[in-house]
Amino acid sequence: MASAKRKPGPTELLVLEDFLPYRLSILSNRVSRAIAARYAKTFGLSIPEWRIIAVLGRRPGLTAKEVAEATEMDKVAVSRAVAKLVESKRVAARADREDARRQILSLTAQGESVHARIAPIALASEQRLLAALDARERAQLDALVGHLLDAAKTL
Amino acid sequence: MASAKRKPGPTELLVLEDFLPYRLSILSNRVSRAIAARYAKTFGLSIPEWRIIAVLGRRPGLTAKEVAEATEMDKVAVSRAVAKLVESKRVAARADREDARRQILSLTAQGESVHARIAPIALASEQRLLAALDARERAQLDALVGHLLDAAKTL
DNA sequence: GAGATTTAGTTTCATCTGTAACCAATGGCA
DNA sequence: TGCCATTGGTTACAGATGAAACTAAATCTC
Repeated sequence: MASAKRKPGPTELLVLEDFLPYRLSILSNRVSRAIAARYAKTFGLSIPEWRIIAVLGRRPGLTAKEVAEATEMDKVAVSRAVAKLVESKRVAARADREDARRQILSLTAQGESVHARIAPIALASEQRLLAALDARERAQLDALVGHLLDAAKTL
Repeated sequence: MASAKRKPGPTELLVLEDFLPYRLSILSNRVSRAIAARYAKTFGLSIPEWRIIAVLGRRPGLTAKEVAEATEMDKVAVSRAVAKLVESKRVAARADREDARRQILSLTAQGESVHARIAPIALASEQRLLAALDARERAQLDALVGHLLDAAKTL
């Protein structure tokens, strides 16, 4: 459907539905919203909180700053989300011995439990989306998104 | 870099950096922010306003509701952005004769001018991003994103 | 080792966004 | 025709988000 009415020349006309940044935005929104809806209701987690749980689940002991880097969120967002997660007893923050400014973050038992239950849900959603593609297309997608992520870094 | 340490099995481990919804979100954000920065400074436009200008530039005479559909924004967002655009004299809204609830929207001369200057900028940004891909990859990307957009519709 | 600089994280404030309630006009339909 | 349901659009309120200012700890420099 998107193929028949593609752009005429290389850079001529701006057609919103064909404009890659727009399409990526719509795609990302649809996907994020669908997944977020599932764990928001079940666990009361926001996307930032979810990301932090995902990252700490695999890499406990990160500082807030490292979490910010790993999740590509800014430190304000991390600070707020961590505050909520500590509040809800899903993340434990203990001061770093060597640098009192730093917080060493890790999941509590409750946090681990959430992580253990949420990861399969997330992966299943991803699989549902990827079900639209065959193995070769998935590999292509992976590579293309990787390239674009690199390229977009220095836009 | 993303290829060497890919997922081990089909659905085993949740690794944020490899998780498609996450990657799409980061990609979309990087791209949108880069482009938005350019026209936000030059024209003082938000993303919703920009989208509306893009759509009305090609298809004048749409109603607010049709604009909402065309841009995939909700009607509240459209209402607000249109209000600003009317305020800044870039969009003209006249009541529909046949249905007094409807607004017929179109660009003013000023709006046209903004559109004419912004479209090339947007397309150039898109091209800069796509410069990372060759022709075959672009075609693949186009098709893949199309598939995913469809699939994501019913997530 | 005192003062300037940088760094980790928080708070503040202003703006944006999303949901729900709302208002007014239209379209049944009895 | 008069009432109800629907539709186009706006308003109101609450929560999310981002930039910049701020605090406190560490580091650097002389």
